[in-house]
Amino acid sequence: MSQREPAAEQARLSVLPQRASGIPEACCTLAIEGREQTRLVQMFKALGNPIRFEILKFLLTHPGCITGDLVNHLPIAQATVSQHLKVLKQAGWVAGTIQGPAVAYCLDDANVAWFRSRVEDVF
Amino acid sequence: MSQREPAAEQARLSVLPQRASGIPEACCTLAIEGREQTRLVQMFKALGNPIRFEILKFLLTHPGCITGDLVNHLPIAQATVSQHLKVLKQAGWVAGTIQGPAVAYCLDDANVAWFRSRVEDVF
DNA sequence: CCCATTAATCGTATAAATACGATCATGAGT
DNA sequence: ACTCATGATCGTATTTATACGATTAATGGG
Repeated sequence: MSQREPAAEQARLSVLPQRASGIPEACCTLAIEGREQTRLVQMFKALGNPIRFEILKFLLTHPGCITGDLVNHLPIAQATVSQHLKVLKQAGWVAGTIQGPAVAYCLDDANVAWFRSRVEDVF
Repeated sequence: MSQREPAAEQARLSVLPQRASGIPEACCTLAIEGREQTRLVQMFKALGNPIRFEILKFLLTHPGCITGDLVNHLPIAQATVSQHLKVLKQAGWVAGTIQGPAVAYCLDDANVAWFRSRVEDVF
């Protein structure tokens, strides 16, 4: 074992007496699996991008803003913003509301609450 | 607006009277920005992968298990598991402890708690 | 009925993530 | 010292994500 930790990460490792062989027993069960787990992972993935996190932040402080407001606020093209909004919608973070020729976006409160409760349960 | 919503997502949209022009006022401030935000996004991204989520789940129920236990539990090669563990370590989700020639992994409780509190603050 | 505004989608280029086999370094036991 | 067990890293192939310009479609106003 040598390339195991390249200096920067070495700090996180400490040496302990060797444990007995065998996988440690399961100490608990987890309240998530299957489709719920897939959905949770999808929500994590959607927010695991700086632009999309910024979109969510903006929607949090400016609920009901339209796509164009986000395009003005962000350093990327309209097509890309639209694509990110699609990812956030599919993950359940946001919902759009047609307002004339525009679309106003808000957080999807029910799903946000679900995410929070899952995080509290699991971790 | 027409390709805007391809049938499956149409359900999430409802029609409301058009709002007054202008960006909605900021309704609140957010308790995250800069490096903290980057770190939070990194944690989201790390868990936004089904294999890594499964690793975290396994560590939650089998704290102190070694890499080989995870390799046995997962349907992917050892090199790939090692790579995923590196991502989880860099994001702060897990920490490794050298035990002889092996490395025992556990959740990084402090960072997990930080993540929880950030989720509670922000959303 | 045209025209401007708005935003979703298409096609495509580039970057990043994911996976694997092979190799290498370390620790432990012989 | 030699060998085995362990797991991190390397090189690389493939897939997926990200970004953009261009196009398309729909609404609302003149």
